[in-house]
Amino acid sequence: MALKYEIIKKSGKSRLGKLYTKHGIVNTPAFMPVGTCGTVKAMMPESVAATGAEILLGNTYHLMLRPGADLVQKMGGLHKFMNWDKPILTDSGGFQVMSLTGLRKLSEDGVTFSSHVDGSKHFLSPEKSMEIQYKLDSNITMALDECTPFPATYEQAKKSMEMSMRWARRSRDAFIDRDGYGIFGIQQGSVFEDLRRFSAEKLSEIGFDGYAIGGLAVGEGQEAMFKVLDYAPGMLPEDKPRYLMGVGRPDDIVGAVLRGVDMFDCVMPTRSGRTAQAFTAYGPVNIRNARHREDPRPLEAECDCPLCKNYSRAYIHHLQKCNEVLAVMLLTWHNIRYYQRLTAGLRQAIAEDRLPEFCDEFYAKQAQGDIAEI
RNA sequence: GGAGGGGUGGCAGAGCGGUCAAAUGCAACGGACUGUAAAUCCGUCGACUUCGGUCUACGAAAGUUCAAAUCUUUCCCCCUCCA
Repeated sequence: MALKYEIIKKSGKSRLGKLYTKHGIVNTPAFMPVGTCGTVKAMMPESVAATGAEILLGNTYHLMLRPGADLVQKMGGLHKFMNWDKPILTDSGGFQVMSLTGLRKLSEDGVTFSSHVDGSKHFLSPEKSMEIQYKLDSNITMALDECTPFPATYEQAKKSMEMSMRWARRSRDAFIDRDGYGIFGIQQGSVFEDLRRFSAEKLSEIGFDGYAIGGLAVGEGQEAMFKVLDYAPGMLPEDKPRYLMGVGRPDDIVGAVLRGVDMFDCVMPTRSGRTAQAFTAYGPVNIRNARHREDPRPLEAECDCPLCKNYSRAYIHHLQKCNEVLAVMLLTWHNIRYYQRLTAGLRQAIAEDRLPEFCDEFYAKQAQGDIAEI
Protein backbone atom coordinates (compact mmCIF):
# COMPACT_ATOMS: atom_id res chain seq x y z
CA MET A 1 0.00 0.00 0.00
CA ALA A 2 1.44 3.24 -1.12
CA LEU A 3 -0.36 5.41 1.35
CA LYS A 4 -1.64 3.91 4.58
CA TYR A 5 -4.81 5.25 6.17
CA GLU A 6 -5.91 4.14 9.58
CA ILE A 7 -9.32 4.86 11.04
CA ILE A 8 -8.94 5.07 14.78
CA LYS A 9 -12.45 5.83 15.85
CA LYS A 10 -15.88 6.64 14.51
CA SER A 11 -18.70 8.76 15.79
CA GLY A 12 -21.82 8.56 13.67
CA LYS A 13 -20.54 9.16 10.17
CA SER A 14 -17.50 11.06 11.45
CA ARG A 15 -14.09 9.46 11.55
CA LEU A 16 -10.87 10.02 13.40
CA GLY A 17 -7.94 8.86 11.34
CA LYS A 18 -4.25 8.91 10.55
CA LEU A 19 -2.77 9.17 7.11
CA TYR A 20 0.82 8.00 6.82
CA THR A 21 3.02 9.69 4.24
CA LYS A 22 6.73 9.72 3.61
CA HIS A 23 6.89 13.18 5.13
CA GLY A 24 4.85 12.47 8.20
CA ILE A 25 1.46 11.67 9.60
CA VAL A 26 -1.68 13.65 8.94
CA ASN A 27 -4.35 13.43 11.60
CA THR A 28 -7.86 13.60 10.23
CA PRO A 29 -10.20 15.43 10.10
CA ALA A 30 -7.55 17.70 8.68
CA PHE A 31 -7.48 21.16 7.22
CA MET A 32 -4.81 21.92 4.64
CA PRO A 33 -3.80 25.55 4.23
CA VAL A 34 -3.45 26.52 0.60
CA GLY A 35 0.01 27.33 -0.71
CA THR A 36 -0.73 27.62 -4.40
CA CYS A 37 2.55 29.09 -5.58
CA GLY A 38 4.83 27.27 -3.20
CA THR A 39 3.99 29.55 -0.30
CA VAL A 40 1.12 30.04 2.05
CA LYS A 41 0.71 33.72 1.30
CA ALA A 42 2.00 36.04 4.02
CA MET A 43 3.23 33.13 6.16
CA MET A 44 6.66 31.71 6.92
CA PRO A 45 6.56 27.91 6.57
CA GLU A 46 7.68 27.56 10.17
CA SER A 47 4.76 29.76 11.19
CA VAL A 48 2.37 27.57 9.23
CA ALA A 49 3.77 24.58 11.09
CA ALA A 50 3.32 26.45 14.37
CA THR A 51 -0.41 26.74 13.68
CA GLY A 52 -0.59 22.98 13.85
CA ALA A 53 -1.05 22.42 10.13
CA GLU A 54 0.28 19.00 9.17
CA ILE A 55 -0.13 19.19 5.41
CA LEU A 56 -0.24 21.88 2.76
CA LEU A 57 -1.80 22.13 -0.65
CA GLY A 58 0.21 23.20 -3.68
CA ASN A 59 -0.86 23.67 -7.25
CA THR A 60 0.24 21.97 -10.46
CA TYR A 61 -0.92 24.72 -12.78
CA HIS A 62 0.75 27.61 -10.95
CA LEU A 63 4.02 25.80 -10.28
CA MET A 64 4.14 24.53 -13.84
CA LEU A 65 4.09 28.14 -15.06
CA ARG A 66 6.46 29.43 -12.42
CA PRO A 67 9.08 28.27 -11.69
CA GLY A 68 8.41 25.06 -13.67
CA ALA A 69 8.32 21.50 -12.44
CA ASP A 70 11.80 20.71 -13.70
CA LEU A 71 13.30 23.50 -11.66
CA VAL A 72 11.50 22.42 -8.51
CA GLN A 73 12.75 18.89 -9.09
CA LYS A 74 16.27 20.16 -9.64
CA MET A 75 16.04 22.06 -6.37
CA GLY A 76 15.23 18.87 -4.55
CA GLY A 77 11.46 18.85 -4.71
CA LEU A 78 8.81 21.18 -3.40
CA HIS A 79 9.35 20.35 0.28
CA LYS A 80 12.96 21.38 0.19
CA PHE A 81 12.38 24.23 -2.25
CA MET A 82 9.82 25.91 0.01
CA ASN A 83 11.26 24.74 3.32
CA TRP A 84 8.26 22.66 4.34
CA ASP A 85 9.22 19.14 5.40
CA LYS A 86 5.71 17.95 6.21
CA PRO A 87 3.33 16.36 3.72
CA ILE A 88 2.15 18.19 0.61
CA LEU A 89 -0.90 17.51 -1.50
CA THR A 90 -1.03 19.06 -4.95
CA ASP A 91 -4.09 19.96 -6.92
CA SER A 92 -3.91 18.75 -10.46
CA GLY A 93 -4.99 21.87 -12.32
CA GLY A 94 -8.58 20.67 -12.40
CA PHE A 95 -9.87 23.69 -10.56
CA GLN A 96 -8.21 25.98 -13.11
CA VAL A 97 -10.11 24.15 -15.85
CA MET A 98 -13.13 25.84 -14.28
CA SER A 99 -11.74 29.05 -12.81
CA LEU A 100 -9.77 29.98 -15.93
CA THR A 101 -12.58 29.12 -18.35
CA GLY A 102 -11.82 32.13 -20.53
CA LEU A 103 -8.14 31.24 -20.75
CA ARG A 104 -8.26 27.59 -21.69
CA LYS A 105 -9.37 25.18 -24.38
CA LEU A 106 -10.71 21.82 -23.31
CA SER A 107 -10.56 18.58 -25.27
CA GLU A 108 -10.68 14.87 -24.50
CA ASP A 109 -6.92 14.79 -24.60
CA GLY A 110 -6.41 17.60 -22.09
CA VAL A 111 -6.48 21.34 -21.53
CA THR A 112 -4.48 24.08 -23.17
CA PHE A 113 -4.11 27.10 -20.92
CA SER A 114 -3.15 30.57 -21.99
CA SER A 115 -1.02 31.49 -19.02
CA HIS A 116 -2.65 34.12 -16.82
CA VAL A 117 0.89 35.43 -16.28
CA ASP A 118 2.10 36.08 -19.83
CA GLY A 119 -0.40 34.50 -22.20
CA SER A 120 1.93 31.69 -23.29
CA LYS A 121 0.32 28.34 -24.13
CA HIS A 122 0.67 25.37 -21.79
CA PHE A 123 -0.81 21.95 -22.32
CA LEU A 124 -1.99 19.88 -19.40
CA SER A 125 -3.23 16.31 -19.74
CA PRO A 126 -3.76 13.69 -17.05
CA GLU A 127 -0.37 12.23 -17.95
CA LYS A 128 1.30 15.62 -17.91
CA SER A 129 -0.29 16.54 -14.58
CA MET A 130 0.98 13.27 -13.06
CA GLU A 131 4.45 13.97 -14.37
CA ILE A 132 4.49 17.46 -12.90
CA GLN A 133 3.18 16.33 -9.52
CA TYR A 134 5.81 13.58 -9.55
CA LYS A 135 8.55 16.11 -10.19
CA LEU A 136 7.20 18.34 -7.43
CA ASP A 137 7.51 15.30 -5.15
CA SER A 138 3.95 15.74 -3.96
CA ASN A 139 2.87 13.22 -1.31
CA ILE A 140 -0.68 13.25 -2.53
CA THR A 141 -1.23 13.62 -6.22
CA MET A 142 -4.68 14.57 -7.39
CA ALA A 143 -6.10 13.07 -10.55
CA LEU A 144 -6.74 15.61 -13.28
CA ASP A 145 -10.44 16.38 -13.47
CA GLU A 146 -12.78 19.04 -14.68
CA CYS A 147 -14.33 20.88 -11.77
CA THR A 148 -17.88 21.05 -13.12
CA PRO A 149 -19.23 24.59 -12.93
CA PHE A 150 -22.52 25.32 -11.20
CA PRO A 151 -25.22 25.45 -12.30
CA ALA A 152 -24.97 22.61 -14.79
CA THR A 153 -27.78 20.76 -16.48
CA TYR A 154 -27.94 17.04 -15.92
CA GLU A 155 -26.53 16.43 -19.39
CA GLN A 156 -23.66 18.85 -18.90
CA ALA A 157 -22.83 17.42 -15.49
CA LYS A 158 -22.94 13.89 -16.88
CA LYS A 159 -20.71 14.65 -19.82
CA SER A 160 -18.24 16.53 -17.64
CA MET A 161 -18.18 13.82 -14.98
CA GLU A 162 -17.70 11.06 -17.54
CA MET A 163 -14.70 12.80 -18.99
CA SER A 164 -13.28 13.30 -15.52
CA MET A 165 -13.67 9.57 -14.95
CA ARG A 166 -11.78 8.78 -18.15
CA TRP A 167 -9.14 11.22 -17.02
CA ALA A 168 -9.11 9.53 -13.60
CA ARG A 169 -8.28 6.25 -15.30
CA ARG A 170 -5.51 7.86 -17.29
CA SER A 171 -4.21 9.65 -14.19
CA ARG A 172 -4.10 6.40 -12.24
CA ASP A 173 -2.30 4.64 -15.07
CA ALA A 174 0.30 7.38 -15.34
CA PHE A 175 0.89 7.65 -11.61
CA ILE A 176 4.02 5.97 -10.32
CA ASP A 177 3.39 4.14 -7.05
CA ARG A 178 5.90 4.82 -4.28
CA ASP A 179 5.86 4.15 -0.56
CA GLY A 180 4.53 7.11 1.38
CA TYR A 181 2.99 8.66 -1.73
CA GLY A 182 -0.48 8.31 -3.12
CA ILE A 183 -3.02 9.43 -5.66
CA PHE A 184 -6.59 10.54 -5.01
CA GLY A 185 -9.43 10.25 -7.48
CA ILE A 186 -12.05 13.00 -7.64
CA GLN A 187 -15.76 12.37 -7.66
CA GLN A 188 -17.87 14.67 -9.80
CA GLY A 189 -21.55 14.71 -10.77
CA SER A 190 -22.66 18.12 -9.56
CA VAL A 191 -25.82 17.89 -7.45
CA PHE A 192 -27.14 14.74 -9.12
CA GLU A 193 -27.17 11.68 -6.91
CA ASP A 194 -27.02 9.05 -9.64
CA LEU A 195 -24.09 10.83 -11.29
CA ARG A 196 -22.27 11.00 -7.97
CA ARG A 197 -22.91 7.28 -7.52
CA PHE A 198 -21.70 6.41 -10.99
CA SER A 199 -18.60 8.50 -10.41
CA ALA A 200 -17.89 6.91 -7.03
CA GLU A 201 -18.25 3.42 -8.46
CA LYS A 202 -15.98 4.24 -11.35
CA LEU A 203 -13.29 5.60 -9.04
CA SER A 204 -13.56 2.67 -6.64
CA GLU A 205 -13.17 0.30 -9.55
CA ILE A 206 -9.99 2.08 -10.63
CA GLY A 207 -8.73 2.13 -7.06
CA PHE A 208 -7.14 5.12 -5.39
CA ASP A 209 -5.38 5.87 -2.13
CA GLY A 210 -8.03 8.38 -1.26
CA TYR A 211 -11.15 9.89 -2.72
CA ALA A 212 -12.02 13.51 -3.16
CA ILE A 213 -15.43 15.06 -3.56
CA GLY A 214 -15.08 17.75 -6.18
CA GLY A 215 -17.36 20.26 -7.80
CA LEU A 216 -18.92 21.52 -4.58
CA ALA A 217 -18.89 24.98 -3.00
CA VAL A 218 -18.99 26.43 -6.49
CA GLY A 219 -22.11 28.51 -6.03
CA GLU A 220 -24.78 25.97 -5.12
CA GLY A 221 -25.03 27.15 -1.51
CA GLN A 222 -24.56 25.31 1.75
CA GLU A 223 -27.97 23.68 1.80
CA ALA A 224 -27.49 22.11 -1.62
CA MET A 225 -23.93 21.14 -0.76
CA PHE A 226 -25.02 19.40 2.43
CA LYS A 227 -27.73 17.59 0.49
CA VAL A 228 -25.01 16.12 -1.70
CA LEU A 229 -22.82 15.41 1.31
CA ASP A 230 -25.67 13.51 2.91
CA TYR A 231 -24.99 10.73 0.42
CA ALA A 232 -21.74 11.36 -1.45
CA PRO A 233 -19.15 10.38 1.21
CA GLY A 234 -20.99 7.13 1.87
CA MET A 235 -20.60 6.16 -1.77
CA LEU A 236 -16.82 6.25 -1.44
CA PRO A 237 -14.70 3.41 -0.03
CA GLU A 238 -15.01 3.27 3.73
CA ASP A 239 -11.36 2.54 4.45
CA LYS A 240 -9.83 5.44 2.53
CA PRO A 241 -9.61 9.13 3.31
CA ARG A 242 -12.31 11.37 1.89
CA TYR A 243 -11.36 14.84 0.90
CA LEU A 244 -13.85 17.60 0.22
CA MET A 245 -12.05 19.91 -2.15
CA GLY A 246 -12.06 23.65 -1.67
CA VAL A 247 -14.25 23.72 1.42
CA GLY A 248 -14.88 25.90 3.23
CA ARG A 249 -16.28 28.13 5.91
CA PRO A 250 -15.98 26.86 9.47
CA ASP A 251 -19.59 25.68 9.55
CA ASP A 252 -19.14 23.99 6.17
CA ILE A 253 -16.31 21.98 7.65
CA VAL A 254 -18.19 20.99 10.78
CA GLY A 255 -21.19 19.99 8.66
CA ALA A 256 -19.00 17.98 6.32
CA VAL A 257 -17.17 16.16 9.12
CA LEU A 258 -20.56 15.19 10.53
CA ARG A 259 -21.30 13.72 7.09
CA GLY A 260 -18.12 11.66 6.93
CA VAL A 261 -15.47 13.85 5.33
CA ASP A 262 -11.86 13.61 6.53
CA MET A 263 -9.89 16.27 4.70
CA PHE A 264 -10.36 19.86 3.60
CA ASP A 265 -8.56 22.70 1.94
CA CYS A 266 -9.74 26.22 1.32
CA VAL A 267 -8.33 29.64 0.51
CA MET A 268 -10.83 31.18 2.90
CA PRO A 269 -8.55 31.58 5.94
CA THR A 270 -5.62 32.90 3.90
CA ARG A 271 -7.55 35.06 1.48
CA SER A 272 -9.77 36.45 4.20
CA GLY A 273 -6.65 37.25 6.17
CA ARG A 274 -5.73 39.54 3.30
CA THR A 275 -9.19 41.07 3.10
CA ALA A 276 -9.69 41.94 6.77
CA GLN A 277 -11.93 39.05 7.74
CA ALA A 278 -11.02 37.09 10.85
CA PHE A 279 -12.67 33.86 11.91
CA THR A 280 -13.62 33.39 15.52
CA ALA A 281 -15.66 31.04 17.64
CA TYR A 282 -18.32 33.75 17.58
CA GLY A 283 -18.39 33.98 13.81
CA PRO A 284 -16.47 36.06 11.31
CA VAL A 285 -15.30 39.55 12.23
CA ASN A 286 -14.37 42.28 9.78
CA ILE A 287 -11.52 43.98 11.60
CA ARG A 288 -11.77 46.95 9.23
CA ASN A 289 -15.12 47.96 10.74
CA ALA A 290 -15.11 51.17 12.77
CA ARG A 291 -16.42 49.44 15.87
CA HIS A 292 -12.95 48.00 16.52
CA ARG A 293 -11.22 51.36 16.48
CA GLU A 294 -10.94 51.73 20.23
CA ASP A 295 -11.36 48.11 21.27
CA PRO A 296 -8.53 47.07 23.60
CA ARG A 297 -9.54 43.40 23.70
CA PRO A 298 -7.74 40.61 21.89
CA LEU A 299 -9.60 39.30 18.86
CA GLU A 300 -10.29 36.02 20.66
CA ALA A 301 -9.42 35.62 24.31
CA GLU A 302 -9.17 31.85 24.03
CA CYS A 303 -6.88 31.85 20.97
CA ASP A 304 -3.14 31.30 21.38
CA CYS A 305 -1.95 32.81 18.09
CA PRO A 306 0.45 35.81 18.07
CA LEU A 307 -2.31 38.19 17.04
CA CYS A 308 -4.57 37.26 19.93
CA LYS A 309 -1.79 36.92 22.48
CA ASN A 310 0.01 40.18 21.79
CA TYR A 311 -2.23 42.72 20.09
CA SER A 312 -5.51 44.53 20.57
CA ARG A 313 -8.34 44.71 18.07
CA ALA A 314 -7.66 48.44 17.93
CA TYR A 315 -4.10 47.81 16.80
CA ILE A 316 -5.01 45.27 14.12
CA HIS A 317 -7.74 47.63 12.97
CA HIS A 318 -5.18 50.40 12.73
CA LEU A 319 -2.70 48.23 10.79
CA GLN A 320 -5.42 47.16 8.43
CA LYS A 321 -6.54 50.76 7.81
CA CYS A 322 -2.93 51.67 7.04
CA ASN A 323 -2.57 48.75 4.63
CA GLU A 324 0.34 47.43 6.60
CA VAL A 325 1.67 43.98 5.70
CA LEU A 326 1.71 43.05 9.37
CA ALA A 327 -2.10 43.16 9.41
CA VAL A 328 -2.14 40.62 6.59
CA MET A 329 0.45 38.43 8.29
CA LEU A 330 -1.21 38.41 11.68
CA LEU A 331 -4.73 37.92 10.35
CA THR A 332 -3.61 35.08 8.10
CA TRP A 333 -1.82 33.47 11.01
CA HIS A 334 -4.84 33.80 13.23
CA ASN A 335 -7.21 32.41 10.60
CA ILE A 336 -5.05 29.37 9.90
CA ARG A 337 -4.68 28.80 13.60
CA TYR A 338 -8.46 29.09 13.99
CA TYR A 339 -8.99 26.41 11.34
CA GLN A 340 -6.41 24.18 13.01
CA ARG A 341 -8.01 24.65 16.42
CA LEU A 342 -11.36 23.81 14.86
CA THR A 343 -10.19 20.58 13.25
CA ALA A 344 -8.16 19.65 16.34
CA GLY A 345 -11.31 20.23 18.39
CA LEU A 346 -13.29 17.97 16.09
CA ARG A 347 -10.64 15.25 16.35
CA GLN A 348 -10.55 15.47 20.10
CA ALA A 349 -14.33 15.43 20.32
CA ILE A 350 -14.49 12.26 18.23
CA ALA A 351 -11.76 10.70 20.34
CA GLU A 352 -13.62 11.54 23.54
CA ASP A 353 -17.07 10.58 22.28
CA ARG A 354 -18.49 14.04 22.64
CA LEU A 355 -18.84 15.19 19.05
CA PRO A 356 -22.54 16.16 19.44
CA GLU A 357 -21.73 18.35 22.44
CA PHE A 358 -18.81 19.91 20.60
CA CYS A 359 -21.03 20.73 17.64
CA ASP A 360 -23.81 22.12 19.85
CA GLU A 361 -21.37 24.50 21.42
CA PHE A 362 -19.86 25.40 18.06
CA TYR A 363 -23.22 26.30 16.52
CA ALA A 364 -24.40 28.12 19.64
CA LYS A 365 -21.38 30.38 19.69
CA GLN A 366 -21.48 30.99 15.94
CA ALA A 367 -25.13 31.98 16.24
CA GLN A 368 -24.44 34.19 19.22
CA GLY A 369 -22.15 36.37 17.14
CA ASP A 370 -19.21 38.53 18.04
CA ILE A 371 -21.31 41.48 19.27
CA ALA A 372 -22.66 39.36 22.10
CA GLU A 373 -19.16 39.07 23.47
CA ILE A 374 -18.95 42.77 24.26
C1' G B 1 3.90 99.62 -3.85
C1' G B 2 3.81 96.97 -9.10
C1' A B 3 2.58 92.44 -12.21
C1' G B 4 0.30 87.86 -12.49
C1' G B 5 -2.24 83.31 -10.70
C1' G B 6 -5.95 81.23 -7.64
C1' G B 7 -10.25 80.28 -3.92
C1' U B 8 -15.09 73.81 -6.05
C1' G B 9 -17.87 68.38 -1.66
C1' G B 10 -13.44 65.48 4.56
C1' C B 11 -8.68 66.12 1.32
C1' A B 12 -6.47 66.51 -3.62
C1' G B 13 -8.39 67.97 -8.15
C1' A B 14 -11.59 68.28 -13.01
C1' G B 15 -15.45 71.31 -14.82
C1' C B 16 -15.51 77.13 -17.13
C1' G B 17 -23.54 79.37 -19.52
C1' G B 18 -28.04 74.56 -19.59
C1' U B 19 -27.16 67.25 -20.13
C1' C B 20 -23.85 69.57 -12.59
C1' A B 21 -25.66 67.59 -6.35
C1' A B 22 -20.75 68.58 -9.61
C1' A B 23 -15.66 63.80 -13.25
C1' U B 24 -11.52 61.21 -11.10
C1' G B 25 -8.37 59.69 -7.08
C1' C B 26 -7.78 59.34 -1.86
C1' A B 27 -10.13 59.16 2.85
C1' A B 28 -14.60 57.50 5.30
C1' C B 29 -18.70 53.79 5.95
C1' G B 30 -20.54 48.96 4.74
C1' G B 31 -20.56 44.28 2.02
C1' A B 32 -18.46 40.06 -0.60
C1' C B 33 -14.61 36.37 -0.59
C1' U B 34 -15.09 28.35 -0.52
C1' G B 35 -9.47 22.57 -4.99
C1' U B 36 -6.17 31.48 -5.16
C1' A B 37 -5.82 35.45 -12.49
C1' A B 38 -7.42 38.22 -5.30
C1' A B 39 -2.81 42.43 0.22
C1' U B 40 -8.75 41.74 -4.35
C1' C B 41 -13.59 43.07 -5.85
C1' C B 42 -18.49 45.56 -5.14
C1' G B 43 -21.69 49.22 -3.07
C1' U B 44 -22.65 54.01 -0.31
C1' C B 45 -20.59 58.68 0.36
C1' G B 46 -24.84 67.29 0.90
C1' A B 47 -29.75 67.18 3.63
C1' C B 48 -34.69 65.50 3.65
C1' U B 49 -37.91 62.02 0.99
C1' U B 50 -44.57 58.98 0.29
C1' C B 51 -37.92 57.18 -3.60
C1' G B 52 -41.17 60.48 -8.06
C1' G B 53 -38.65 64.12 -6.30
C1' U B 54 -37.84 68.58 -2.91
C1' C B 55 -34.39 71.86 -0.73
C1' U B 56 -29.48 74.00 0.30
C1' A B 57 -24.68 74.12 -2.28
C1' C B 58 -18.82 75.52 -5.99
C1' G B 59 -14.90 82.29 -0.82
C1' A B 60 -18.89 86.69 0.18
C1' A B 61 -22.38 90.11 -1.77
C1' A B 62 -24.77 92.34 -5.81
C1' G B 63 -25.84 91.96 -11.00
C1' U B 64 -26.54 89.96 -16.45
C1' U B 65 -29.59 85.75 -18.35
C1' C B 66 -35.32 81.87 -19.46
C1' A B 67 -30.92 79.40 -17.07
C1' A B 68 -24.64 80.81 -13.40
C1' A B 69 -19.67 76.60 -10.19
C1' U B 70 -19.17 78.70 -15.12
C1' C B 71 -20.15 85.88 -17.48
C1' U B 72 -19.81 91.18 -14.94
C1' U B 73 -18.82 94.42 -10.57
C1' U B 74 -17.28 95.14 -5.59
C1' C B 75 -15.33 92.99 -1.29
C1' C B 76 -12.50 89.16 1.66
C1' C B 77 -8.63 85.68 1.66
C1' C B 78 -4.27 82.75 -0.45
C1' C B 79 0.14 81.96 -3.73
C1' U B 80 4.27 83.45 -7.19
C1' C B 81 7.48 87.11 -9.28
C1' C B 82 9.37 92.27 -9.28
C1' A B 83 10.54 96.59 -6.05
